[in-house]
Amino acid sequence: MEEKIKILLVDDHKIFLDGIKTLIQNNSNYQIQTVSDFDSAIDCFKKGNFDLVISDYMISNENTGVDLFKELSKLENKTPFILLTSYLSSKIANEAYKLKIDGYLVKTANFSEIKDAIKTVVQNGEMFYVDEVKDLLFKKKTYDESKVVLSKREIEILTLIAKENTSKQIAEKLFISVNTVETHRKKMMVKIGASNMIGLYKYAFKKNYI
Amino acid sequence: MEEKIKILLVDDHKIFLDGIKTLIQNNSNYQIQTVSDFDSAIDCFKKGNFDLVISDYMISNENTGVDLFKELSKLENKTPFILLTSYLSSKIANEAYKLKIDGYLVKTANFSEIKDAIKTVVQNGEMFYVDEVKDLLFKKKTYDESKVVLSKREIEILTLIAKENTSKQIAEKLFISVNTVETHRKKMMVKIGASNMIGLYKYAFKKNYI
DNA sequence: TCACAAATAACTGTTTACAGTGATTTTAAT
DNA sequence: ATTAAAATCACTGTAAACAGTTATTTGTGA
Repeated sequence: MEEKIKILLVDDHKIFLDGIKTLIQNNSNYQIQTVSDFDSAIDCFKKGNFDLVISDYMISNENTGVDLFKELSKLENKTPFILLTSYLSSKIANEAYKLKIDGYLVKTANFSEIKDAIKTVVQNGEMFYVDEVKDLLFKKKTYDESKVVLSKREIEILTLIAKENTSKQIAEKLFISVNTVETHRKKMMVKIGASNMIGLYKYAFKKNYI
Repeated sequence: MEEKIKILLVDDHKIFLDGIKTLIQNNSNYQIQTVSDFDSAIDCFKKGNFDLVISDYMISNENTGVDLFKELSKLENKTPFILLTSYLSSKIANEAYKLKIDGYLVKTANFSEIKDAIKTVVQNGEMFYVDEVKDLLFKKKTYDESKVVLSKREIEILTLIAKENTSKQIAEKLFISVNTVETHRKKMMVKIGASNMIGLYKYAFKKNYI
Protein backbone atom coordinates (compact mmCIF):
# COMPACT_ATOMS: atom_id res chain seq x y z
CA MET A 1 0.00 0.00 0.00
CA GLU A 2 1.35 3.37 -1.03
CA GLU A 3 1.45 6.36 1.22
CA LYS A 4 -1.50 8.68 1.37
CA ILE A 5 -1.40 11.83 -0.68
CA LYS A 6 -1.14 14.84 1.60
CA ILE A 7 -3.39 17.64 0.50
CA LEU A 8 -3.73 21.18 1.81
CA LEU A 9 -7.20 22.49 1.10
CA VAL A 10 -7.81 26.22 1.37
CA ASP A 11 -11.31 27.64 1.38
CA ASP A 12 -13.03 30.25 3.47
CA HIS A 13 -16.28 28.31 3.29
CA LYS A 14 -15.98 26.27 6.42
CA ILE A 15 -18.99 24.12 5.73
CA PHE A 16 -17.43 23.15 2.46
CA LEU A 17 -14.19 22.30 4.19
CA ASP A 18 -15.91 20.18 6.82
CA GLY A 19 -17.89 18.41 4.16
CA ILE A 20 -15.11 17.64 1.77
CA LYS A 21 -12.81 16.56 4.56
CA THR A 22 -15.33 14.00 5.73
CA LEU A 23 -15.99 12.92 2.19
CA ILE A 24 -12.35 12.42 1.35
CA GLN A 25 -11.41 10.75 4.57
CA ASN A 26 -14.25 8.27 4.28
CA ASN A 27 -13.27 7.46 0.86
CA SER A 28 -9.77 7.17 -0.25
CA ASN A 29 -6.08 7.35 0.02
CA TYR A 30 -5.92 11.05 0.63
CA GLN A 31 -4.90 12.74 3.79
CA ILE A 32 -6.35 16.18 3.93
CA GLN A 33 -5.72 19.27 5.97
CA THR A 34 -7.96 22.27 5.75
CA VAL A 35 -7.46 25.98 6.42
CA SER A 36 -9.81 28.85 5.89
CA ASP A 37 -7.60 31.87 5.43
CA PHE A 38 -4.59 33.09 3.57
CA ASP A 39 -2.09 33.39 6.38
CA SER A 40 -2.89 30.03 7.92
CA ALA A 41 -2.49 28.52 4.49
CA ILE A 42 1.05 29.81 4.24
CA ASP A 43 1.95 28.79 7.78
CA CYS A 44 0.51 25.37 7.28
CA PHE A 45 2.26 24.92 3.97
CA LYS A 46 5.63 25.73 5.47
CA LYS A 47 5.27 23.04 8.12
CA GLY A 48 3.34 20.47 6.21
CA ASN A 49 5.33 19.00 3.34
CA PHE A 50 2.28 18.57 1.17
CA ASP A 51 1.90 16.75 -2.11
CA LEU A 52 -0.75 19.13 -3.36
CA VAL A 53 -2.45 22.41 -2.57
CA ILE A 54 -6.07 22.94 -3.57
CA SER A 55 -7.39 26.45 -3.08
CA ASP A 56 -10.59 28.32 -3.68
CA TYR A 57 -10.23 31.47 -5.77
CA MET A 58 -11.84 33.92 -3.37
CA ILE A 59 -10.35 33.11 -0.01
CA SER A 60 -10.97 36.52 1.52
CA ASN A 61 -11.87 40.04 0.54
CA GLU A 62 -8.22 40.80 0.01
CA ASN A 63 -6.65 37.60 -1.24
CA THR A 64 -7.26 35.13 -4.00
CA GLY A 65 -6.02 31.62 -4.64
CA VAL A 66 -3.78 33.10 -7.31
CA ASP A 67 -2.19 35.37 -4.73
CA LEU A 68 -1.63 32.31 -2.58
CA PHE A 69 -0.02 30.46 -5.47
CA LYS A 70 2.37 33.34 -6.07
CA GLU A 71 3.25 33.50 -2.40
CA LEU A 72 3.86 29.76 -2.13
CA SER A 73 5.94 29.83 -5.31
CA LYS A 74 8.36 32.11 -3.52
CA LEU A 75 8.92 29.39 -0.92
CA GLU A 76 9.31 26.48 -3.28
CA ASN A 77 8.24 25.55 -6.71
CA LYS A 78 7.49 21.88 -6.94
CA THR A 79 4.23 21.33 -5.05
CA PRO A 80 1.32 21.12 -7.49
CA PHE A 81 -1.45 23.65 -7.10
CA ILE A 82 -5.08 23.34 -8.13
CA LEU A 83 -7.46 26.26 -8.27
CA LEU A 84 -11.05 25.58 -7.33
CA THR A 85 -13.55 28.24 -8.27
CA SER A 86 -17.27 28.63 -7.84
CA TYR A 87 -17.89 29.52 -11.44
CA LEU A 88 -16.19 29.56 -14.79
CA SER A 89 -14.21 32.68 -15.44
CA SER A 90 -12.20 33.45 -18.50
CA LYS A 91 -10.20 36.03 -16.63
CA ILE A 92 -9.20 33.69 -13.82
CA ALA A 93 -8.57 30.81 -16.19
CA ASN A 94 -6.20 32.88 -18.27
CA GLU A 95 -4.50 34.24 -15.17
CA ALA A 96 -4.00 30.71 -13.89
CA TYR A 97 -2.77 29.44 -17.21
CA LYS A 98 -0.19 32.18 -17.59
CA LEU A 99 1.20 31.40 -14.16
CA LYS A 100 1.29 27.71 -15.04
CA ILE A 101 -0.98 26.76 -12.20
CA ASP A 102 -1.39 23.01 -12.52
CA GLY A 103 -5.11 22.62 -12.35
CA TYR A 104 -8.32 24.54 -12.61
CA LEU A 105 -11.53 23.02 -11.29
CA VAL A 106 -15.04 24.31 -10.96
CA LYS A 107 -17.11 23.49 -7.90
CA THR A 108 -19.96 22.33 -10.08
CA ALA A 109 -17.79 19.30 -10.77
CA ASN A 110 -18.38 16.13 -8.79
CA PHE A 111 -16.04 14.18 -6.56
CA SER A 112 -14.80 11.79 -9.21
CA GLU A 113 -13.62 14.71 -11.31
CA ILE A 114 -11.65 15.99 -8.36
CA LYS A 115 -10.05 12.59 -8.04
CA ASP A 116 -9.18 12.66 -11.73
CA ALA A 117 -7.63 16.04 -11.31
CA ILE A 118 -5.58 15.01 -8.32
CA LYS A 119 -4.35 11.93 -10.12
CA THR A 120 -3.39 13.86 -13.22
CA VAL A 121 -1.63 16.58 -11.35
CA VAL A 122 0.08 14.66 -8.57
CA GLN A 123 0.77 11.26 -10.06
CA ASN A 124 1.26 12.11 -13.72
CA GLY A 125 2.66 15.56 -13.18
CA GLU A 126 0.43 16.93 -15.90
CA MET A 127 -1.90 19.90 -16.02
CA PHE A 128 -5.60 19.49 -15.48
CA TYR A 129 -8.01 22.06 -16.85
CA VAL A 130 -11.63 21.02 -17.26
CA ASP A 131 -12.90 21.21 -20.82
CA GLU A 132 -15.12 24.23 -20.29
CA VAL A 133 -12.09 26.07 -18.98
CA LYS A 134 -9.96 25.05 -21.94
CA ASP A 135 -12.62 26.48 -24.21
CA LEU A 136 -12.39 29.76 -22.38
CA LEU A 137 -8.65 29.84 -22.48
CA PHE A 138 -8.11 30.49 -26.13
CA LYS A 139 -11.41 31.88 -27.20
CA LYS A 140 -11.28 35.26 -28.97
CA LYS A 141 -13.02 38.00 -27.11
CA THR A 142 -15.43 40.47 -28.67
CA TYR A 143 -13.69 43.46 -30.15
CA ASP A 144 -10.49 41.52 -29.80
CA GLU A 145 -10.47 42.46 -26.19
CA SER A 146 -7.46 40.24 -25.68
CA LYS A 147 -5.36 42.59 -27.76
CA VAL A 148 -6.26 45.63 -25.70
CA VAL A 149 -3.25 46.70 -23.70
CA LEU A 150 -3.51 49.71 -21.48
CA SER A 151 -0.44 51.36 -20.08
CA LYS A 152 0.08 51.87 -16.37
CA ARG A 153 -0.87 55.50 -16.59
CA GLU A 154 -3.95 54.74 -18.63
CA ILE A 155 -5.12 52.24 -16.05
CA GLU A 156 -4.49 54.79 -13.32
CA ILE A 157 -6.65 57.31 -15.12
CA LEU A 158 -9.28 54.73 -15.98
CA THR A 159 -9.56 53.87 -12.31
CA LEU A 160 -10.18 57.50 -11.45
CA ILE A 161 -12.77 57.76 -14.20
CA ALA A 162 -14.51 54.71 -12.77
CA LYS A 163 -14.59 56.53 -9.44
CA GLU A 164 -16.68 59.25 -11.02
CA ASN A 165 -13.97 61.87 -11.38
CA THR A 166 -14.12 64.35 -14.24
CA SER A 167 -11.07 64.94 -16.41
CA LYS A 168 -10.47 68.17 -14.55
CA GLN A 169 -10.50 66.44 -11.17
CA ILE A 170 -8.17 63.74 -12.44
CA ALA A 171 -5.77 66.34 -13.79
CA GLU A 172 -5.67 68.00 -10.37
CA LYS A 173 -5.08 64.72 -8.58
CA LEU A 174 -2.28 63.61 -10.86
CA PHE A 175 -0.74 67.08 -11.30
CA ILE A 176 -0.99 66.95 -15.06
CA SER A 177 -2.86 68.96 -17.66
CA VAL A 178 -6.52 68.38 -18.45
CA ASN A 179 -5.42 68.00 -22.05
CA THR A 180 -3.25 65.07 -21.11
CA VAL A 181 -6.03 63.36 -19.22
CA GLU A 182 -8.30 63.88 -22.20
CA THR A 183 -5.70 62.44 -24.54
CA HIS A 184 -5.37 59.34 -22.39
CA ARG A 185 -9.11 58.98 -22.17
CA LYS A 186 -9.59 59.29 -25.91
CA LYS A 187 -6.86 56.77 -26.64
CA MET A 188 -8.42 54.31 -24.22
CA MET A 189 -11.82 54.75 -25.79
CA VAL A 190 -10.38 53.87 -29.17
CA LYS A 191 -8.47 50.89 -27.80
CA ILE A 192 -11.39 49.52 -25.87
CA GLY A 193 -14.03 50.43 -28.42
CA ALA A 194 -16.10 52.42 -25.97
CA SER A 195 -18.36 55.22 -27.12
CA ASN A 196 -18.58 56.96 -23.78
CA MET A 197 -17.62 56.87 -20.13
CA ILE A 198 -19.98 54.07 -19.34
CA GLY A 199 -18.21 51.86 -21.86
CA LEU A 200 -14.95 52.72 -20.14
CA TYR A 201 -16.42 51.95 -16.75
CA LYS A 202 -17.68 48.56 -17.87
CA TYR A 203 -14.24 47.66 -19.17
CA ALA A 204 -12.62 48.82 -15.93
CA PHE A 205 -15.06 46.73 -13.99
CA LYS A 206 -14.46 43.60 -16.05
CA LYS A 207 -10.72 44.00 -15.69
CA ASN A 208 -10.93 44.71 -11.98
CA TYR A 209 -9.39 48.13 -12.27
CA ILE A 210 -11.80 49.45 -9.68
CA MET B 1 -35.65 8.35 19.38
CA GLU B 2 -37.31 10.99 17.25
CA GLU B 3 -37.58 10.78 13.53
CA LYS B 4 -34.84 12.18 11.40
CA ILE B 5 -35.30 15.63 9.91
CA LYS B 6 -35.72 15.37 6.16
CA ILE B 7 -33.75 18.03 4.35
CA LEU B 8 -33.67 18.92 0.69
CA LEU B 9 -30.34 20.54 -0.17
CA VAL B 10 -30.04 22.45 -3.44
CA ASP B 11 -26.67 23.52 -4.77
CA ASP B 12 -25.07 23.38 -8.18
CA HIS B 13 -21.69 22.73 -6.61
CA LYS B 14 -21.66 18.99 -6.66
CA ILE B 15 -18.53 18.61 -4.63
CA PHE B 16 -20.14 20.66 -1.93
CA LEU B 17 -23.24 18.46 -2.05
CA ASP B 18 -21.22 15.25 -1.82
CA GLY B 19 -19.22 16.64 1.02
CA ILE B 20 -22.03 17.97 3.13
CA LYS B 21 -24.09 14.88 2.55
CA THR B 22 -21.32 12.69 3.91
CA LEU B 23 -20.73 15.08 6.76
CA ILE B 24 -24.34 15.19 7.80
CA GLN B 25 -24.99 11.50 7.44
CA ASN B 26 -21.98 10.61 9.51
CA ASN B 27 -23.01 12.92 12.14
CA SER B 28 -26.52 13.37 13.15
CA ASN B 29 -30.22 12.96 13.03
CA TYR B 30 -30.67 14.47 9.62
CA GLN B 31 -31.70 12.73 6.50
CA ILE B 32 -30.52 14.62 3.51
CA GLN B 33 -31.34 14.58 -0.16
CA THR B 34 -29.37 16.64 -2.63
CA VAL B 35 -30.16 18.07 -6.04
CA SER B 36 -28.07 20.32 -8.23
CA ASP B 37 -30.55 22.19 -10.37
CA PHE B 38 -33.74 24.18 -10.19
CA ASP B 39 -36.14 21.80 -11.90
CA SER B 40 -34.99 18.74 -10.02
CA ALA B 41 -35.40 20.71 -6.83
CA ILE B 42 -39.06 21.33 -7.60
CA ASP B 43 -39.72 17.74 -8.69
CA CYS B 44 -38.01 16.39 -5.66
CA PHE B 45 -39.84 18.73 -3.35
CA LYS B 46 -43.21 17.65 -4.69
CA LYS B 47 -42.50 14.00 -3.98
CA GLY B 48 -40.44 14.30 -0.86
CA ASN B 49 -42.43 15.70 2.05
CA PHE B 50 -39.45 17.52 3.47
CA ASP B 51 -39.06 19.25 6.80
CA LEU B 52 -36.67 21.83 5.41
CA VAL B 53 -35.22 23.14 2.18
CA ILE B 54 -31.72 24.57 2.12
CA SER B 55 -30.68 26.21 -1.11
CA ASP B 56 -27.69 28.02 -2.48
CA TYR B 57 -28.39 31.47 -3.89
CA MET B 58 -26.90 30.99 -7.34
CA ILE B 59 -28.16 27.63 -8.47
CA SER B 60 -27.78 28.30 -12.18
CA ASN B 61 -27.23 31.15 -14.58
CA GLU B 62 -30.95 31.70 -14.76
CA ASN B 63 -32.30 30.84 -11.32
CA THR B 64 -31.59 31.81 -7.76
CA GLY B 65 -32.56 30.28 -4.47
CA VAL B 66 -35.03 33.11 -4.07
CA ASP B 67 -36.70 32.10 -7.32
CA LEU B 68 -36.89 28.58 -5.98
CA PHE B 69 -38.47 29.80 -2.76
CA LYS B 70 -41.10 31.71 -4.68
CA GLU B 71 -41.85 28.70 -6.83
CA LEU B 72 -42.12 26.35 -3.86
CA SER B 73 -44.35 28.82 -2.04
CA LYS B 74 -46.87 28.38 -4.82
CA LEU B 75 -47.08 24.69 -3.99
CA GLU B 76 -47.31 24.99 -0.24
CA ASN B 77 -46.31 27.41 2.40
CA LYS B 78 -45.26 25.61 5.51
CA THR B 79 -41.89 24.02 4.77
CA PRO B 80 -39.10 26.17 6.16
CA PHE B 81 -36.52 27.49 3.73
CA ILE B 82 -32.94 28.48 4.39
CA LEU B 83 -30.81 30.42 1.95
CA LEU B 84 -27.14 29.56 1.83
CA THR B 85 -24.91 32.04 0.03
CA SER B 86 -21.23 32.21 -0.69
CA TYR B 87 -20.88 35.73 0.56
CA LEU B 88 -22.72 38.38 2.50
CA SER B 89 -24.98 40.49 0.37
CA SER B 90 -27.19 43.29 1.56
CA LYS B 91 -29.31 43.01 -1.56
CA ILE B 92 -29.97 39.29 -1.15
CA ALA B 93 -30.46 39.59 2.58
CA ASN B 94 -33.11 42.25 2.16
CA GLU B 95 -34.76 40.32 -0.64
CA ALA B 96 -34.91 37.24 1.57
CA TYR B 97 -36.17 39.17 4.54
CA LYS B 98 -38.98 40.80 2.61
CA LEU B 99 -40.14 37.41 1.40
CA LYS B 100 -39.95 36.09 4.93
CA ILE B 101 -37.48 33.39 4.03
CA ASP B 102 -36.78 31.61 7.30
CA GLY B 103 -33.02 31.57 7.35
CA TYR B 104 -30.00 33.12 5.77
CA LEU B 105 -26.63 31.45 6.13
CA VAL B 106 -23.23 32.19 4.72
CA LYS B 107 -20.97 29.38 3.60
CA THR B 108 -18.12 30.78 5.64
CA ALA B 109 -20.07 29.48 8.64
CA ASN B 110 -19.12 26.13 10.12
CA PHE B 111 -21.16 23.01 10.59
CA SER B 112 -22.31 23.78 14.11
CA GLU B 113 -23.84 27.03 12.93
CA ILE B 114 -25.78 25.13 10.30
CA LYS B 115 -27.07 22.85 13.02
CA ASP B 116 -28.11 25.87 15.06
CA ALA B 117 -29.92 27.27 12.09
CA ILE B 118 -31.74 24.05 11.36
CA LYS B 119 -32.78 23.72 14.98
CA THR B 120 -34.04 27.27 15.17
CA VAL B 121 -35.94 27.09 11.96
CA VAL B 122 -37.35 23.57 12.06
CA GLN B 123 -37.81 22.87 15.74
CA ASN B 124 -38.54 26.32 17.10
CA GLY B 125 -40.22 27.68 13.99
CA GLU B 126 -38.23 30.88 14.28
CA MET B 127 -36.18 32.81 11.79
CA PHE B 128 -32.43 32.46 11.69
CA TYR B 129 -30.30 35.20 10.23
CA VAL B 130 -26.63 35.27 11.15
CA ASP B 131 -25.54 38.42 12.94
CA GLU B 132 -23.56 39.85 10.04
CA VAL B 133 -26.68 39.53 7.94
CA LYS B 134 -28.86 41.21 10.52
CA ASP B 135 -26.44 44.12 10.52
CA LEU B 136 -26.87 44.41 6.80
CA LEU B 137 -30.62 44.22 6.98
CA PHE B 138 -31.39 47.47 8.66
CA LYS B 139 -28.28 49.43 8.05
CA LYS B 140 -28.81 52.79 6.42
CA LYS B 141 -27.31 52.91 2.98
CA THR B 142 -25.21 55.82 1.85
CA TYR B 143 -27.44 58.58 0.58
CA ASP B 144 -30.40 56.70 1.97
CA GLU B 145 -30.38 54.40 -0.99
CA SER B 146 -33.27 52.49 0.47
CA LYS B 147 -35.55 55.46 0.00
CA VAL B 148 -34.76 55.81 -3.69
CA VAL B 149 -37.75 54.88 -5.76
CA LEU B 150 -37.52 55.12 -9.50
CA SER B 151 -40.59 55.07 -11.67
CA LYS B 152 -41.08 52.57 -14.47
CA ARG B 153 -40.18 55.09 -17.10
CA GLU B 154 -37.11 56.20 -15.20
CA ILE B 155 -35.89 52.63 -14.95
CA GLU B 156 -36.51 52.19 -18.65
CA ILE B 157 -34.38 55.21 -19.42
CA LEU B 158 -31.74 54.23 -16.90
CA THR B 159 -31.43 50.87 -18.59
CA LEU B 160 -30.85 52.56 -21.93
CA ILE B 161 -28.28 54.85 -20.36
CA ALA B 162 -26.52 51.81 -18.96
CA LYS B 163 -26.41 50.43 -22.48
CA GLU B 164 -24.36 53.41 -23.54
CA ASN B 165 -27.08 55.34 -25.32
CA THR B 166 -26.96 59.14 -25.39
CA SER B 167 -30.04 61.14 -24.44
CA LYS B 168 -30.65 61.80 -28.11
CA GLN B 169 -30.58 58.10 -28.96
CA ILE B 170 -32.90 57.31 -26.09
CA ALA B 171 -35.33 60.00 -27.22
CA GLU B 172 -35.40 58.44 -30.66
CA LYS B 173 -35.95 54.96 -29.32
CA LEU B 174 -38.78 55.97 -27.01
CA PHE B 175 -40.33 58.52 -29.39
CA ILE B 176 -40.10 61.31 -26.86
CA SER B 177 -38.27 64.60 -26.73
CA VAL B 178 -34.63 64.89 -25.74
CA ASN B 179 -35.77 67.37 -23.12
CA THR B 180 -37.90 64.73 -21.51
CA VAL B 181 -35.09 62.23 -21.42
CA GLU B 182 -32.85 64.85 -19.89
CA THR B 183 -35.47 65.68 -17.28
CA HIS B 184 -35.75 62.05 -16.30
CA ARG B 185 -31.99 61.67 -16.17
CA LYS B 186 -31.57 64.74 -14.01
CA LYS B 187 -34.27 63.66 -11.60
CA MET B 188 -32.69 60.25 -11.28
CA MET B 189 -29.30 61.77 -10.61
CA VAL B 190 -30.75 63.80 -7.76
CA LYS B 191 -32.63 60.80 -6.35
CA ILE B 192 -29.67 58.48 -6.54
CA GLY B 193 -27.07 61.05 -5.63
CA ALA B 194 -24.99 60.45 -8.71
CA SER B 195 -22.73 63.13 -10.11
CA ASN B 196 -22.50 61.70 -13.58
CA MET B 197 -23.45 58.85 -15.89
CA ILE B 198 -21.06 56.45 -14.24
CA GLY B 199 -22.83 56.96 -10.94
CA LEU B 200 -26.09 56.17 -12.69
CA TYR B 201 -24.60 53.09 -14.27
CA LYS B 202 -23.33 51.77 -10.95
CA TYR B 203 -26.77 52.16 -9.44
CA ALA B 204 -28.38 50.43 -12.40
CA PHE B 205 -25.91 47.60 -12.03
CA LYS B 206 -26.50 47.19 -8.31
CA LYS B 207 -30.23 47.14 -8.85
CA ASN B 208 -30.01 44.75 -11.77
CA TYR B 209 -31.56 47.15 -14.22
CA ILE B 210 -29.17 46.03 -16.91
C1' DT C 1 22.80 55.37 -29.27
C1' DC C 2 19.01 54.46 -31.78
C1' DA C 3 14.39 53.42 -32.05
C1' DC C 4 9.94 53.17 -30.24
C1' DA C 5 6.42 53.31 -27.08
C1' DA C 6 4.56 55.98 -23.28
C1' DA C 7 3.48 60.20 -21.34
C1' DT C 8 2.90 64.76 -21.76
C1' DA C 9 0.57 68.92 -23.78
C1' DA C 10 -1.94 72.34 -26.85
C1' DC C 11 -5.21 73.74 -30.24
C1' DT C 12 -9.88 73.85 -32.53
C1' DG C 13 -14.41 72.53 -32.88
C1' DT C 14 -18.81 69.91 -32.02
C1' DT C 15 -21.76 67.35 -29.21
C1' DT C 16 -23.49 65.85 -25.02
C1' DA C 17 -24.06 66.22 -20.21
C1' DC C 18 -25.15 68.92 -16.23
C1' DA C 19 -28.07 72.45 -13.70
C1' DG C 20 -32.08 75.11 -12.78
C1' DT C 21 -36.68 76.60 -13.60
C1' DG C 22 -41.33 76.45 -15.03
C1' DA C 23 -45.18 74.32 -17.08
C1' DT C 24 -48.70 71.06 -19.26
C1' DT C 25 -50.72 66.58 -19.81
C1' DT C 26 -51.58 61.64 -18.39
C1' DT C 27 -52.43 58.25 -15.22
C1' DA C 28 -53.86 56.11 -11.19
C1' DA C 29 -55.58 56.15 -6.64
C1' DT C 30 -58.97 58.01 -3.03
C1' DA D 1 -64.40 64.44 -8.84
C1' DT D 2 -60.27 65.57 -6.76
C1' DT D 3 -55.59 64.97 -5.93
C1' DA D 4 -51.03 63.51 -6.39
C1' DA D 5 -47.57 61.40 -8.79
C1' DA D 6 -45.67 60.37 -13.24
C1' DA D 7 -44.56 61.71 -17.68
C1' DT D 8 -44.14 65.01 -20.85
C1' DC D 9 -41.76 69.28 -22.88
C1' DA D 10 -39.25 73.95 -23.36
C1' DC D 11 -35.84 77.35 -22.47
C1' DT D 12 -31.24 79.09 -20.90
C1' DG D 13 -26.76 78.62 -19.71
C1' DT D 14 -22.28 76.32 -18.31
C1' DA D 15 -19.29 72.46 -18.00
C1' DA D 16 -17.63 68.36 -19.62
C1' DA D 17 -17.09 64.93 -23.01
C1' DC D 18 -16.04 63.66 -27.67
C1' DA D 19 -13.13 63.99 -32.01
C1' DG D 20 -9.15 64.96 -34.66
C1' DT D 21 -4.58 66.62 -35.22
C1' DT D 22 0.07 67.81 -34.06
C1' DA D 23 4.10 67.83 -31.32
C1' DT D 24 7.61 67.49 -27.50
C1' DT D 25 9.70 64.93 -23.78
C1' DT D 26 10.74 60.78 -21.16
C1' DG D 27 11.92 56.19 -20.53
C1' DT D 28 13.27 51.56 -21.97
C1' DG D 29 14.94 47.82 -24.48
C1' DA D 30 17.74 46.29 -28.60
